[in-house]
Amino acid sequence: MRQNEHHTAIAELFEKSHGPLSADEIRSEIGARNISLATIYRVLKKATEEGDFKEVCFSEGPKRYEMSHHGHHHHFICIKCDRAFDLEGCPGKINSLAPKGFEVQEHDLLLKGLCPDCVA
Amino acid sequence: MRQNEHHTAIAELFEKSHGPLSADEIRSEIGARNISLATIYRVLKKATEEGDFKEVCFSEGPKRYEMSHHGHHHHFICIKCDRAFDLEGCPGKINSLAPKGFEVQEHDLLLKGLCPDCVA
DNA sequence: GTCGTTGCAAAGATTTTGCATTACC
DNA sequence: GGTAATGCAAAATCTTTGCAACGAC
Repeated sequence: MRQNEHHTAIAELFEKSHGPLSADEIRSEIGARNISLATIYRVLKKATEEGDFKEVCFSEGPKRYEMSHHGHHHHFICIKCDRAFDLEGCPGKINSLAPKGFEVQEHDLLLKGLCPDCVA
Repeated sequence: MRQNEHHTAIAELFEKSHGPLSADEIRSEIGARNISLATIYRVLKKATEEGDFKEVCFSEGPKRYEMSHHGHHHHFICIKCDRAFDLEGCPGKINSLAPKGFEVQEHDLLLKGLCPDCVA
C-alpha cells in the first residue's frame, strides 16, 4: 500500500471515530498484520506536517491524532476506559486569560471524567 | 537527604517558579550532583499520590509538576522556549461543554504561543 | 532500473523499577 | 542493626530513524 492509501485509510478511521486515535489504536483498527507501527508514525507525521492531521496530547498515555479540518473543537477523555471523545463548541474569551506580553496562538481544552459507557 | 527534605526542596522550587516544572528542570535547579532523576520521580510520584503535587501534561515534551494547593488555574506554554507559565482565572461554564451522559470531573486548559521573552 | 515505501530492529526520550548499597535513628 | 531511601542500571513505554529489501511505475 502506498502512503496515500494509508493516509486515506487512516482518514476514514478518523471519520468513523468518536474522537482522536493513537497510533496503536489505528494499528489495531487497520489490522496489525497489514501495517507496521513505524509506517503509521511516518504517515501520521507527514500528514501532520502537511496540515491534514492534528496531534492531540492528554496527560495519560500516548499521543492521539485526528483530522485537522473538523473545525475548532475540544475533547473529553474518560478516566476509566481511556477513550477520547470530540466535544462541540468552545467558550469564547479563552485567549484573553493570558496576561499582557503573551502572544496567544492557540488553545486546547480537555474535560476529564466518565463517558456514558463508564458512568453506567 | 530524606524524602521529606526532597519534597520540601521541590515545593520551594515550585513556589519560586513561574509555572510547572519537569523532572529534569527540577534536577537542574536542585543540582544534578545532589539528586538522581530516579529519586526525583519517586518523590514526585509519592507526592502526587498524596495530593501535594499535581501532574500537568502538554503536547510536547515531558510531564511537568506543580503544587496542587494553588487553586484552580490554567497554563500557557511558549512554543519557542518551551517554558510553562501559570495563568489566573478560568472562563466558567467549561464543564457544560460535555453532552448529556458524560460525567465531567475536571478540566484542563492550555494556551500556546509566545511568552514575553520570546515575543521580543 | 529507479525511486519511493516498507518492515525490522536499533536508537531516543521519558519514566519506572530491581537490586545492592548507604544513611538515618 | 533494622528500616527506609538512594543511585545505578536495566526495563518499560512511546516514538523516531537507519538500513536493507521490496514494490510501483
